[in-house]
This record gives sequence, C-alpha cells and structure tokens, in this order.
Amino acid sequence: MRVSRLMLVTLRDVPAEAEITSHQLLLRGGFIRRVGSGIYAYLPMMWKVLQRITLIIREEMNRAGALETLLPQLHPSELWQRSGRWQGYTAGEGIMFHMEDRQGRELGLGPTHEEVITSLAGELLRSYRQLPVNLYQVQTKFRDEIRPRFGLMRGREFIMKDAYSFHADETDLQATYSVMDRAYRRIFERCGLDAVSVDADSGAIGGAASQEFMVTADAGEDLILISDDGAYAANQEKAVSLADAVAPLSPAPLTCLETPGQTTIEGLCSTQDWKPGQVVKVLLLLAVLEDGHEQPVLVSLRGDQELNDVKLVNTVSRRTEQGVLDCRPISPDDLQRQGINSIPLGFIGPDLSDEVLASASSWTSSFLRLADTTATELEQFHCGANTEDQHRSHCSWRDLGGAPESEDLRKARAGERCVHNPDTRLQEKRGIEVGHIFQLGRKYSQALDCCFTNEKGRDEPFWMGCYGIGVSRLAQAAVEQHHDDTGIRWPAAIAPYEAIVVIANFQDEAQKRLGETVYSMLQQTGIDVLLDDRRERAGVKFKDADLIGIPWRLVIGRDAADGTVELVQRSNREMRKMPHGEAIDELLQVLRP
RNA sequence: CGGGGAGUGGCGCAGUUUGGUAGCGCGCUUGCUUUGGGAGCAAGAUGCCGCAGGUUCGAAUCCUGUCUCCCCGACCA
Repeated sequence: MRVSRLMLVTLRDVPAEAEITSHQLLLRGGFIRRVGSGIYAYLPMMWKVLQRITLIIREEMNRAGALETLLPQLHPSELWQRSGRWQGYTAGEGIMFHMEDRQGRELGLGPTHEEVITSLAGELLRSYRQLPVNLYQVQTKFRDEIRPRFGLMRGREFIMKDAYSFHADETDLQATYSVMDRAYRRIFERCGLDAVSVDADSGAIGGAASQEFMVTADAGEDLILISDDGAYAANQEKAVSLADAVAPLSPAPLTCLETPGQTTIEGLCSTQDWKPGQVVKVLLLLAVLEDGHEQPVLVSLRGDQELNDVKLVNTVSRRTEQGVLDCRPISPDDLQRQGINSIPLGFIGPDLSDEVLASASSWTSSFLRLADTTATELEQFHCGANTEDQHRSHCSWRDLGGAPESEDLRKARAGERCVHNPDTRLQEKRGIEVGHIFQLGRKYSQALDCCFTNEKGRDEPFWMGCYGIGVSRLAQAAVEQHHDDTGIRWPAAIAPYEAIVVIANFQDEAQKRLGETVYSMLQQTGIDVLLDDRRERAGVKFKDADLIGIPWRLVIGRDAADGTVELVQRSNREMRKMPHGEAIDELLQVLRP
C-alpha cells in the first residue's frame, strides 16, 4: 500500500479527549476516531490490526476444536425474561441498550449471548452423544457503561470474541475449560502480549471457577496481586493472603473511655496511642437483596484492614441465599429517612443491638453480622461503645456475647505473605483485563430450561462454560504495553503492516527508483508492506513511521545510488546499512522464519 | 446518579471578568526556495463561537433553558 493512498491522517497535538497514552497514540496515529461517547470508528489501519488479532484467535479457537458461528445482535426481550435477566439488565443502572420495534415488541442489543446460545443449544443438542460442543463468534457487543473511558478500553460498542461450551457433566466442562486456558495463553503470546492469568471473581455472570487474563500495564483498571514465586496470582477482588500479625494487647480489664469526636481509626489511634491493628472497626452497610429486602449489615474488621466489597457481596449472598443487587455504606441521611436516631456513627461496636433498627421504616429489623478473621482472631481489642463519643478498650469477644463466624472479607495487599507458601509475599501490578474464562455450571441452562437426554434417558440441563476476549480492548492494551516516547511499537504479529519503505527524498530519482524496486520486491515475497511515497520532507515521514509503529523500516536515502538502504527495527531503533537485496533477505528471515 | 471541567475553522488553544461584529499555533490550498527527524518566505481558503430563547441599538461575551463531551466518585464513619 502507498502511504499517499492510505488516508493517513496523523495529529501532532494530543486531542483533548484522550487521557492515557494508548488512547492518545491511537488517535494521533490515525487508527481510531470518536463518534460518540464510548463509540469509535476503526479506521483502515486499525481494522487491519483487529483482523490480524481476530485471525490469531480464530486459528487457536479452531485448533482447540471450537466452531465459529454468528449470533444476532438484536435479542427479543422474551429470551432475557426467561433467564430472569431482562429486568436487571434494562432497568435503572442496567447495562443493556433496549428499544421497542414498530409493533411494540421489546428488543435488546446484546451485551453478551448466554441467552441466545443456550436456547439454541437447547433446541439443537438433544443427546449426550452430541456433546461436548464449543461455539464461538467474533462480534460487536453493546453495553451502556456507566462511564465509558479510555477509548477502546471501556467502550459502549466493542468487539468481543465470546465462546460457549456445552457438556454432559462437570468433568467434561473442566476439561474444555483447561483447553481454553491453554488456547488463551497461546493467543496472548502470539499477539506479543505479556499477559498473566489470575484467579477472578465470577461476578454477575455467576458460576464456579473463573480466571482472568490480564495485560500488565500501569494504566490498567484492575489491581492484581502476584506471589514472588509466580505460583499464585489473583485479582484483588478475589485475592487471599495472610494478614500481617499485630502485637497483642497486654491483658487489662475492659474500660470505657471518652473519645470525643474520634470517629476515624486514624484519629482514635493518634489520640489514644493505639495501633490500628488493635482496634476492631465496625462498618455499617445496607444490602439490597433480589427479593427487595433491605438488609442492614454490620461488618467487623481489624482496624488496619480494608473491606473487600466483592467478598462482602458474595458472603451476604451466601448467608441470605439470595442475589445482592446493591451493597453500600449507610449514610446519616439514610438513617434519617428510616427514622433511626440511635446509631452513633463512628462509635459502633460489633454488639450494636438490633433494637436500634426497631423504628426503621423499610429495613429488615435485625442486622446481618459479619466479621473478618483478622477481627475474630483478636484476643483483646479496642472498639466502639455504641454510645456517642465513647469507645471501649481491652474488649474481648466474650464481653460482646461471642464473635460472629469468621469470614474472609478483607482486601489482600501487596507485601503480605501468601497462603500457599508463607515464605513468599505478594507483589502488586496493574492489569487490563483482556480475557475471562468461566465455568458457568448449569445456571443458564436451568433458568432457560435447556436440556439434553443423558445416558439413562433422562433430561438434564447442560453444563456450560463461557470464554471471552475483548478484541478491541486487546488491541489498545497492546499499545499501552508497547510504545515509546515517539509512538506505537506494534508487536509484529498484529501490526497493521509488517514493514514500511521510506523514500527520504521523493524528488531524488535514484531514491525513488530504488524505493519502488524494493517495495515491489517485498510485495512479491508476500510481505505486507507500506511505501511512503509522499512528497513530504524526510523528517515528517520518519516521525509518522515512528508514530504508527510499523515494526520494520527500510530507509531509501543518500546511498540509494549504490543500492544501499537502512534497515531499522522500530522496537529498539537499531539501524544497519546494507545492500537492498540483503535487507530484503533479512526481513524475510525475521518475518517468515 | 453525585461532584468538577469544557464546548470558538480539521487539531490544540486565546478572547468571555469590563458587550462593539473573531484571533493565534499546527494543519489545508497555490507559488518559489529548501530537502535525513514534524522547513522558510509569500499569497489564500475555511467559523450560525454546541443549540434554543431572552436582555440590548448591538451578544462568543450578560440571563434562562437545553444538548453534548471529558475527568473524579458512587470506598469503608
């Protein structure tokens, strides 16, 4: 391709809309344009990148025995009503774009395809003899994100590869899950990405095991914790660790203290000369359950620890045997609205009486009491006295009528010891989630009543797995991981072009002739090559070539008359002069080994 | 949804406080010169100043409404 015909529009200034480097570079390099909030056009070079990524994904999915398909983007609401997700996905903070057609039928734009694929499987897969089956598609997904961000990283319309597998039993599901795990590792490696797989929470999708694949980059939205020995890695939402030990209090009798205005752990500890780890803090939250109940929750946590929301929601869900729609701290306003005035915020102890809820207008009238292991393990501790401006020192759980059952509710943090091997510690990194694999189990097949006939002639819901890769996000993550101060450094496997021939001075006949020769020779070898034939000054072309990040550059310059060219590697800026024939051989060797 | 910021030529911005009919840099067009790291000179083109009302002799500027975009948050008492 000739650059003069490429519709290459590069920008010197950074567009104001872009915050992170990869977003800026994709805009400046002429790869993407914003059309609306979270909506982007993939310009020709970007589309080539996406196609190359998709090709790698297809090859690996096919190799793993999956079948490509293409499902509709318009989903009838009935389908989602059958799985019970229509309401949650469309009402309020719902993530699904939805509409009514001219007949008044309700439709949604697919944010994910469990409903469609599962009901199809229910129609097509009648016997255990047809199983297992693994279906995938590469397609645009629509999600009305609360806050679209960072270009392609969190768009409202994005390209995703999603796959769904169907099995007769759990063991078979596990087998395919691990096949997918290996396929994913190969995909990311082939794309030239440094990705780690981490234990993950399966979140709203539900199911048993789940793993995320994270491209490590400082701009990542997720915090991941990795052990020194590499044996353990998890999303912070899911990560476990051994909390640092704290010095036990020297035994003393329980005492009540005046602590005016000391409502924070920090304030309390600096005034009383306590250590945060010797205090039990009690958080007051409200969980909204699937059946509409509003359940007040009291969480006891060692003062130096932080609450992990995801673990909390999962625990509340397990204890109440219900889905949790929302779980958030209770504010003074909430209390006022409920007509409660007897909760001394900032001075709450784990034994806060249920009586304080007696006057609540819509809340459940008793607390769900939870405690993190770090709190229940303390022999003696300080805590709130349930009275304004008072705390208790040297309290024990016996004084409080016993400790709640121990739960893991705390955030694991970098520097803490690992559970699998206390001699190793956790390090933290930031990551961009580019893939996620789940063992869904029978959640959707049961909800949609999609069954096959098993060996014994009985109907049984499928065991399912689902496996996603954010294709457009992956492309931007690659830029986030591979760039320098002059531009993008595409990994060769997904670069829009493999090489670019730059004619330094297009007015110079010798340069022009050699450039054209080299260009057509490369084309004949099948290398996807660009020729910068623009009548721009050399500097402009070099800057653009750096910016758009083509892995190999052949400069046809001053030595063109004697057939000498410069071969430059984008990733390390290494430059070597050599006869043009040799340069082509060299390129063939690295690009077509 | 809450908080903050911004909408002025393709991109980046000034002008708004104090109302007087729109400007700078980059880019674009033409010509000459230059030609290895975003050239120089000259001459040009491009604006419903987000949109709709209002105030005024007069509005990018003041008032009201509205739309859009970006950032932070929806986090621990």
